[in-house]
Amino acid sequence: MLTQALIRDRVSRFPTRCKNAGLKVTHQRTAVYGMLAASESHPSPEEVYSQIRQNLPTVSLATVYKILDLFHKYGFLRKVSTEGQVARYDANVDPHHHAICTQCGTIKDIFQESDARIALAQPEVSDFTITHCDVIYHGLCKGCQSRSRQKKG
Amino acid sequence: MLTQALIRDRVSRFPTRCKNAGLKVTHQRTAVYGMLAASESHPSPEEVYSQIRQNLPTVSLATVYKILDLFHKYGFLRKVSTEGQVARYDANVDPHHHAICTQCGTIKDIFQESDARIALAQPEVSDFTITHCDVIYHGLCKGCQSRSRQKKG
DNA sequence: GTGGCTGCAAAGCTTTTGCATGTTC
DNA sequence: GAACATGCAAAAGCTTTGCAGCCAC
Repeated sequence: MLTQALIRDRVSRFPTRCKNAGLKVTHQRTAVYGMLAASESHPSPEEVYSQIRQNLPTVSLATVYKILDLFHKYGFLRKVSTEGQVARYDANVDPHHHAICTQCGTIKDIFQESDARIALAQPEVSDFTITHCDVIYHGLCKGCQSRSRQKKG
Repeated sequence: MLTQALIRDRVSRFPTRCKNAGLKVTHQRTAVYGMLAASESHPSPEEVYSQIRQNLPTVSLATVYKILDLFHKYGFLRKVSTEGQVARYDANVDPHHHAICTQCGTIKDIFQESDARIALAQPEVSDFTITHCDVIYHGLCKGCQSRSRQKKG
């Protein structure tokens, strides 16, 4: 669960992490990271952009793209694997899985110890050196379930 | 492993599957399915297009997109979840996982019984009705490993 | 002060759409 | 022959790029 304390913790570490990586701490970067650190909805670049624009009206979408890409490269963010939808980012880089709604695209974090242990173990894959693993469950979220029930009934 | 017998089997079932689904059996559809059924490389739409164009020079890329989307909807094909690269398709819809090379994008099928059993089981996810699950391993393929070793050494 | 970062505008790719024409059943 | 599929061209995303000016350090 995402608590206020956890958000504060992530955000407070951000400047140091940037410095350690040799990255400058700009308003735009702080805003992007802060927005994602406080979010559980796995926002798209467009969503990050329109959110941070409220406090930083001159920011550009291209910059948001550049920042997201950079943070992903440096491991500050995780990119959720989807079947071809727009990019979605997650500031929670601790091992966990995702459930994606086939209908509305909602992404929910899944923390399941039994699954995690196996899926995050590095399997014996011939000819491949595994660095990390994504587990993505596809299905219908509660909202879309009740919506489709209404249509039928 | 993809044997000639398995390819023949898939291709021979194709017309019946179309009819059962109420889909017309056209040259374009047969070519797209045949190409994917005989492939282990998880081709992109563009790759399917340029391949089948050799025997069907008038086919259009838009048609390939429409066919791939249709086949995916009807469950003839699986779409591989990627972190935002181009779409990749797989005619093997039996349960299995994928390993994707971070550097060159090569996708390899993974058949691991212990993993499969767990990842394909439907977990207890509150507020979600799970229909299927993707497990994607990320890492370096053999080729890219030796290439990066050469650079260093 | 300098190197790195941002904003802008433009381009690049992938994918989708609308419609007239052609094909399957 | 009717319904459905295709091909074309155009548009619609999403994402990247190049470069002049700006800002963090």
